[in-house]
Amino acid sequence: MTDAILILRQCGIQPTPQRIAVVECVLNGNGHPTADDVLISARKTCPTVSRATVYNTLNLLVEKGLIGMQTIREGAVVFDPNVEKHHHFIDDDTGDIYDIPWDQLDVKGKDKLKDFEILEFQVIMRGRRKKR
Amino acid sequence: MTDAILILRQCGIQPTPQRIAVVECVLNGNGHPTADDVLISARKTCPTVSRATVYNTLNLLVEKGLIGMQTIREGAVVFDPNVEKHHHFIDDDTGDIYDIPWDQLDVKGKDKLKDFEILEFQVIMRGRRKKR
DNA sequence: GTATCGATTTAGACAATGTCAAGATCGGAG
DNA sequence: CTCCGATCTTGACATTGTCTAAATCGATAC
Repeated sequence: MTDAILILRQCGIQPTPQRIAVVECVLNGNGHPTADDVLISARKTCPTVSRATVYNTLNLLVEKGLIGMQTIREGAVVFDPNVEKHHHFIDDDTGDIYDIPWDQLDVKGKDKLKDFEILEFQVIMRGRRKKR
Repeated sequence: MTDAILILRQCGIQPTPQRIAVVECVLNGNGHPTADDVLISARKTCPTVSRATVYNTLNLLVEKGLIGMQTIREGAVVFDPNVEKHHHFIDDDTGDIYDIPWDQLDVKGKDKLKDFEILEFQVIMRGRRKKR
């Protein structure tokens, strides 16, 4: 269980019940929720929270570097509690998104791209998760 | 100038003025248009074309493998006349999307991902295009 | 206790993206 | 010409995301 209040304070954000609910949903939830996923699950602990507050809070958290934001799914941005560099695998059947540790893959040849200043990059893979 | 009629026939799609306009906009246009970009530019040659037809046609073309579809920009899917495997670079300042040839980059380590069956992958880079 | 002030939240309006259904339209076969 | 199937258009609808005005909350001052 993460201490949402502490985390918010460390980022210079006033903790409120609504913001605490949002932080807990993203950080303790599993996976890569959309804003709407967060809204629904935040309402379980804070039933009156509004859509605008969820969006505002998520954007605030992204701005402060507390969570990531990925545009890898059709229709809606997803938020990512993992702020370390990592790659992504998307299961085409289920839509589930999995993190792939950064050091599992090595991308060679970026230095050949003379015309581009690469500030960040990631590998995005699609396919099926094997059932073990 | 691509022969849109021929291309459509080869895919088993009835050529119509609307579909021809859509195909020409995507294939002859530069870059990675959104559906709305295509709608606007298709209306220059076929002023009555409707939004639904543009969406239907684009989805049809994707289904037939004539164009690609990428979810790399926030807010809207982009379509891609380049159906060869390739990577993408996104200019954070302008939002422009550039194709990076497949053989410029080499991704090592995919075979280590035992739990995933990778059907396709690409490297997505963000940053700034250098002015020469 | 109460008034006040700033920050936060809410509700609803709004724009954009994308899908869908119903009716209109088009083109070819008989 | 008529009919029929395919295609197109229009408008409704759901969803995502942003914005604004009004309500609410909390802390401080009196």
